[in-house]
Amino acid sequence: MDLEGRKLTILKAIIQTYLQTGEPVGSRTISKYTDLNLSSATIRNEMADLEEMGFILQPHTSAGRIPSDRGYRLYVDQLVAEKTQEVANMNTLMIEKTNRMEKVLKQVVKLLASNTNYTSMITGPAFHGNKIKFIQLSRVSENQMVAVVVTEGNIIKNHIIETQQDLDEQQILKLNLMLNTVLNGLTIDDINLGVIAKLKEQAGVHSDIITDVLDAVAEAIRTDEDEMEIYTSGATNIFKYPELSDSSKASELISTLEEKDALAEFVKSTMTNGGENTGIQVYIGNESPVQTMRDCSVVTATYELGEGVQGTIGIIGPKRMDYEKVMDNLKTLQAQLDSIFKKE
Amino acid sequence: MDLEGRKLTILKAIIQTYLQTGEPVGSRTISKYTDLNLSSATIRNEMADLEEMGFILQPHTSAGRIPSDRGYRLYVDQLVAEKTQEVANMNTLMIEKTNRMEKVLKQVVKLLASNTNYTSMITGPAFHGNKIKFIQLSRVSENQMVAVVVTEGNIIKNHIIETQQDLDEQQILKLNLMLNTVLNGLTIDDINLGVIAKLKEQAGVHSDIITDVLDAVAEAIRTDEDEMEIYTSGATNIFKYPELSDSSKASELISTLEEKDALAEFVKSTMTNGGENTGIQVYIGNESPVQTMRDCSVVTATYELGEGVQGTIGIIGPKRMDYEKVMDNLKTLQAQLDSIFKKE
DNA sequence: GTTAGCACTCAGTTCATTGGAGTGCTAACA
DNA sequence: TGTTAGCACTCCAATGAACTGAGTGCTAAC
Repeated sequence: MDLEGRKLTILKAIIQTYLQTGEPVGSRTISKYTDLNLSSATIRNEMADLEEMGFILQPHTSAGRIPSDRGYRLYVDQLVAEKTQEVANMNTLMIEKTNRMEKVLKQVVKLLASNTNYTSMITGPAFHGNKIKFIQLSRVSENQMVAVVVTEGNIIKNHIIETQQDLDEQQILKLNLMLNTVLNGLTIDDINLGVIAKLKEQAGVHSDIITDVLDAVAEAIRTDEDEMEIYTSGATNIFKYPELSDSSKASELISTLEEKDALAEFVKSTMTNGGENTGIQVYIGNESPVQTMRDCSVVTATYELGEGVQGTIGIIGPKRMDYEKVMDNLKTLQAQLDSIFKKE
Repeated sequence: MDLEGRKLTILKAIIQTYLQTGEPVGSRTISKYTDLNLSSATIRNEMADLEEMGFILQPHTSAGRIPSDRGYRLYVDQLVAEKTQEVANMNTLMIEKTNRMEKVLKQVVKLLASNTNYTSMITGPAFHGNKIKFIQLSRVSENQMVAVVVTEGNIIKNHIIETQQDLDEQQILKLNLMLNTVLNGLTIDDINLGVIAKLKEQAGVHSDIITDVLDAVAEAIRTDEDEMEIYTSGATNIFKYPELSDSSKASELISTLEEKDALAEFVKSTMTNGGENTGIQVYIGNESPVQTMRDCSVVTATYELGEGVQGTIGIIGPKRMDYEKVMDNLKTLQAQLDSIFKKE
């Protein structure tokens, strides 16, 4: 479904104008705006065609045209095609370095929101088949131990275990040694019944504690939607766009952002959607898997932190968002995050 | 500034009616609603008095009266006085037990929001002069160590330390032993220069690592507003109250909830405000330390987790919130949280 | 194929009108 | 002296008519 040159130019002009104003675009505007030197009447004819083809639509008779989801889609695809692999040459964003991952994420998401004037979100890196690098049990008090699990990418999780039996230092040391030898380098998927049996056998008298420990490990390592850390920022930016800010829509959207499980679902589905070439994905209106976002567009990018460890950054805005700017922003950020995390 | 009986009755009637309707209350309504058997004219006279005293006000001439901040304050104080220490006999809320503190908090805050139809918030327990119970350094990779700090109340924090020197297992063991002996039972305030000097002396060759470790400990233990975990829920409930839901106010409020630092400030100030008898505090309109909440009321309660370890639960709603219900809710929850956490 | 012209449509704004809720004040009443 | 009825007045909110202006579709001419 390709368009001949002139129609495409007009469609682009309509979309670009609409992106800026948010108001339906009339034929006269286009007639003046483009350098096609066509009268408004001609434009009207073309517009009628474009409407028939489903790229634009009229909110009501005697109003201008606005892009349809399909129109946006064409526009975005065109955009991507044009700027193939162009190096994002934006001024680099100032990200203060800190060793707390959480802080970096919060900072980034805030920055992105204020930079784009849209709502932004970011997920912490998920342990997509991440390997255990270090594991340690320590006795904290009489019947409590803490299990610390460090995985590739230096993600630390800990978990308290209530113990029935009292272990002495010597036994704990032995247990630790064993756990590390057996579990080191394994992913959660690698821990199967065989491994468990082996561990229990080696643990001997303390085999019941192994169950607890493995539970803790699983708990710590699990990639679960409700476990996924998601930060959002600039939720209130949606009030800047009238088409989203009437109170029922705004309320719905903000709930979605606050609850986070819908976002988690979204992120999960983008992951499985496969990362194409650049890893930047655009969901326009109904293309989004989350119903409450049907009036929005969502642009996501994936950043990497190591093999298989990746997180998602996303922008949520009105369908008439400045896709070009947003994609550039994400590309830059993607690069920066990659470098920041990989350096550490 | 006490009120004679009849004026008080009328004021209460005005407030109660306004709490329900949100509309200015007229004299006729009161005349019918109360069992005082007074005509609307009489009520009008009394209302004029009440207005002069500053308990109620008129949005404009020829409108009914609405309570002023001062009116609410009187009402709330009265409420508190009446129900002295009445055992909250609400049906206990269903809190599913889980060993993850974070999950409990999220669940509680969600529950509270849906139960009250207001916005709710909760902070994780803060380490108010909390004692170190256990500390451990472990080598994770060649030049990285992880410091795990457990404090009273079983709050675990960890921190990665980049090391220059490479320590062997033996040295780490020694270091750990020393750290635990010296630091165990101390609060962050107790760690003064003397303690530090002592540690460094004992550490000998590895004295430079002590600085890093202490930084990590400080980082881990610090009670800091931007470090404070705050969960909110039901932000969109504000759309249920017209007086808060016009888009500029709503936007401001939601930003405040999203950013969380203002909330943190709030919580901090409630902490210092002293915990009175029940630990429940009410901030009406301008009484709130946070400017963006001047159109709201905030009710907070403190729950305890151990000596000095406490968190805050709060409800944010319109000034005409159902104070009685909210306070009851908080009281119940407070009791439940106390028992849940103390049992574990 | 392009353009000028014209009749038509429709959302949004302005403006005056109206209704109703509520007040303040005064005069009468117990 | 406190209470009440009555009345004139005020002001908001809703209603609806009239108007404006942007934009269209269609037709006929270029």
